[in-house]
Amino acid sequence: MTERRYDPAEIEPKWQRVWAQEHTWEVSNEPDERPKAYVLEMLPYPSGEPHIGHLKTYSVGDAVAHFRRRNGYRVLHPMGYDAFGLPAENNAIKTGQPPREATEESIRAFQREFRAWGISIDWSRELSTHDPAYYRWTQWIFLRLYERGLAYRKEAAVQWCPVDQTVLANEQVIDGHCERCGSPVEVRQLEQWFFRITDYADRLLEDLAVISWPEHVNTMQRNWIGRSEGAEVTFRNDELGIDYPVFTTRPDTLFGATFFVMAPEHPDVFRLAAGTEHERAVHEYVNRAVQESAEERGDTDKAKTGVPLGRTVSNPVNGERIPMFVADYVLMEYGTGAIMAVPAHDQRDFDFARAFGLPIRQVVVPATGEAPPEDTAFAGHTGDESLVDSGHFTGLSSTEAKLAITDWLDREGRGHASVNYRLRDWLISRQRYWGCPIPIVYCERCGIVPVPDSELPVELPEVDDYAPRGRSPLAAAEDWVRTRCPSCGGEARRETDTMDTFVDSSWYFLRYCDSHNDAAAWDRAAVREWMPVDQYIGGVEHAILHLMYARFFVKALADMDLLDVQEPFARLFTQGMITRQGAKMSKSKGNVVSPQTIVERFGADTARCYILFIGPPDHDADWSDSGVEGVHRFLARLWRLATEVAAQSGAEPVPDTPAGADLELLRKTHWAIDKVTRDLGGGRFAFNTAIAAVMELVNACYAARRAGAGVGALRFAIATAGSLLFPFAPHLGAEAYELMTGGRVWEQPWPEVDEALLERDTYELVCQVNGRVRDRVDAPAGAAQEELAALCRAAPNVQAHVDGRDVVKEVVVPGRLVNLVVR
RNA sequence: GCGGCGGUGGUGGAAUCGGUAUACACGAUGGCCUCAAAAGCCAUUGCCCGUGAGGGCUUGCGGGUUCGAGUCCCGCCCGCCGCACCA
Repeated sequence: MTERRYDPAEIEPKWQRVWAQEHTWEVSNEPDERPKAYVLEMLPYPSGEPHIGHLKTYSVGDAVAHFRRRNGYRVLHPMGYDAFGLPAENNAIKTGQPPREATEESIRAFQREFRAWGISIDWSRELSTHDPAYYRWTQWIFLRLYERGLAYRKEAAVQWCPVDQTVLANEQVIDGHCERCGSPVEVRQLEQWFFRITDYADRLLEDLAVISWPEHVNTMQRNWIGRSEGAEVTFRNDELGIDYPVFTTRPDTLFGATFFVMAPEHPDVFRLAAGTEHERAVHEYVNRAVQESAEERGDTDKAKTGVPLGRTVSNPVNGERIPMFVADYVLMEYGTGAIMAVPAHDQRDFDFARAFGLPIRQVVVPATGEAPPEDTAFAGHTGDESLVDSGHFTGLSSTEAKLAITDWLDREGRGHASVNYRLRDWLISRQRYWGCPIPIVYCERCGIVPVPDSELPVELPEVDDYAPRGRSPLAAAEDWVRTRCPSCGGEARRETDTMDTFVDSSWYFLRYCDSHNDAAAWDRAAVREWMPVDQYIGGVEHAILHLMYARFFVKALADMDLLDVQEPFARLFTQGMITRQGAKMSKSKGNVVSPQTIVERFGADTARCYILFIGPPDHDADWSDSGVEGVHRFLARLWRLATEVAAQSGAEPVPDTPAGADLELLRKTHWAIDKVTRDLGGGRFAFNTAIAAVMELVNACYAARRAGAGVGALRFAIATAGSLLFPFAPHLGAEAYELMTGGRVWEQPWPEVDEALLERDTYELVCQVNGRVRDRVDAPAGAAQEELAALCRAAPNVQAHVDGRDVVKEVVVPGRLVNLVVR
């Protein structure tokens, strides 16, 4: 007799065929009595084959989706591809393979793998962002934003890679260098398209309170928005009669301003210096500063540099004339591009004042009245300090003075309360081929003209040459570029830049609700039915950009009365990275584990379970080959148990009044139901402990069998193990359940706990003396406190430790312990 | 510098409400099965003392609250992540 072995290559395709043939995971938009649940993992970027991170994301999401379904929810769990983007284009430049071809090849690999992994996807809603049927609506949304003034074109300083001949997104610039080729980036002035996300800064900040996201992601979003409250204060240059507003968060230190600094890019710098003795020096300084790389410029350790402008401005609170400088530590992009410098209360101003021998005047002192040492005066601002040498504001607390001085400025017309943000408008233009074309034409007569909705999509033309030449490769497709003006019918030229791929992924979750609609981006009722996403799952690397942009889109679309939600993702889960030998997996390090190899060798169930068992899914975890084998052994143990018990005589029922090994096993089974249910319920992601509980149950089955448990109890325990394991190992879960019951586990409701079986007649009472465990005794379940205390006092080792001393206190925690306090 | 998260056996980790610290797994050691190997099964496994019963110690460090602290409070140390010349 040849013994059969656990063979996932046989079991897994069998169940995958059933699910595919029966379209098991498809869900209709028609509401029924069940509540809805929209479970979504971030869509993959199809480049090459799926990697281990994908396996983790979709294993987590699938567990959530399955658990929800079996708890009575109607679950939307779709899939798509974020298909446009730079890697496919780079590959095209290198190999000549058109981006569409490479991308679609990769999409096929993802489709194949998702099926091989057994992920429960509603394939009927599949989409890809490079499909004209999809990006037609990306363009449509662009036009809606344009109509509302939320998409606009302006000249701006952008990051330019001189080697790759293209503009780079901020996120592609690492420490002032091009992420791709490593060369230092330059700043160029170019006309670009922007989305006015800054209009939404406050709402994006405030609404973080209404969504349930991990605190660190909220923090990152808050930092990124960077809201600062303060005041705008106007300083006047009397010689030229020009007012210069500055932003400050410390209006209370206004009397301490001893000089004034402008950014090198400030448009008035040359005009101010003109005709002064410093004119030449200013030109030299500004030219040098603007050529500096972002890296050099941004170095906080760098000594402060700058030159005088030879002019002064007067301080609105006291009329004092203070000298003006130009210095590169002031940034044009933030505030007004000019600052009042208060060296006593700002580290940077302090450093500059020291370097240039400028006066340092302390105007705020700690409430104790004692002045701290000069070089720490600016540290530790709490609002409790009080003002000195500040005219009639002297004596006010710092917090009071902020308000009082701002009020005074307002009344005098010299300033007002103001808020500044770090957040910048979203630059969406890319001088690249493989992206969504911007639906705009330029007409000499009419200027910027939007392509009418009826002419969408503006399809991406085929080109031969994808190499960047300092302009979008699309510019070479002359036939495509030349068009007629939709407004006057005259000659016009198309916009040749494409959109940032983050635009594509900022609304895909809406399209899933109604992905084949060719009359509209979505049907409002369908979106109302499913949105918001109840559980969103993905990597932390998208904590800022993608998640901020998607929130912005939803808010903007809601403002246009196209949506009924304010936030796209009600709950967010960010999974940790899988590393190997402590390092991020990468081809160059040669430490890559391919999910394909693991699935081939051990099966998808092992791969998925291992990834969920390795540790809390939000933490990084290091891959271990022996850990995988351990999980595989566990699954094989369950399979072997199920087949062996299935071979035993037929329909023995679960005993009505179980005893002995049967009772022990049923108790363990209900303990496992309870444990797994609590580990997955209430939005918990404790897959590792849930799987551990099923392991304990399987171990208990083996022990019960040795102890003579009956087939009825064993069948129930094994079927339950399969049922509880199903969200993590769907194939084996279904197989074990079918072997035991003949039924389909996914059609069964989630198992229910029999509370009566969680309770025991007796339990182990812990006996402590002075808080230390000295003995354990059996105690009856319902015993009164007095009885428990007596049991504890009677325990032999307790008596040894009490040793005739006085028991001054007895702490009784029924169901757990008794603690005797002796002296 | 600002903000966030974390530190538990040889390893990954567990402890959900202040109540038996180290579940589950990996690794290791011993044994069974076998001609042998693989696979499987059984047992032991935080550290120290002890033949044993048992005792002592242990959740980064130092204090505190409590009958009782991995968990709460105060002060440190270390690590990771985000932001950062943002006025």
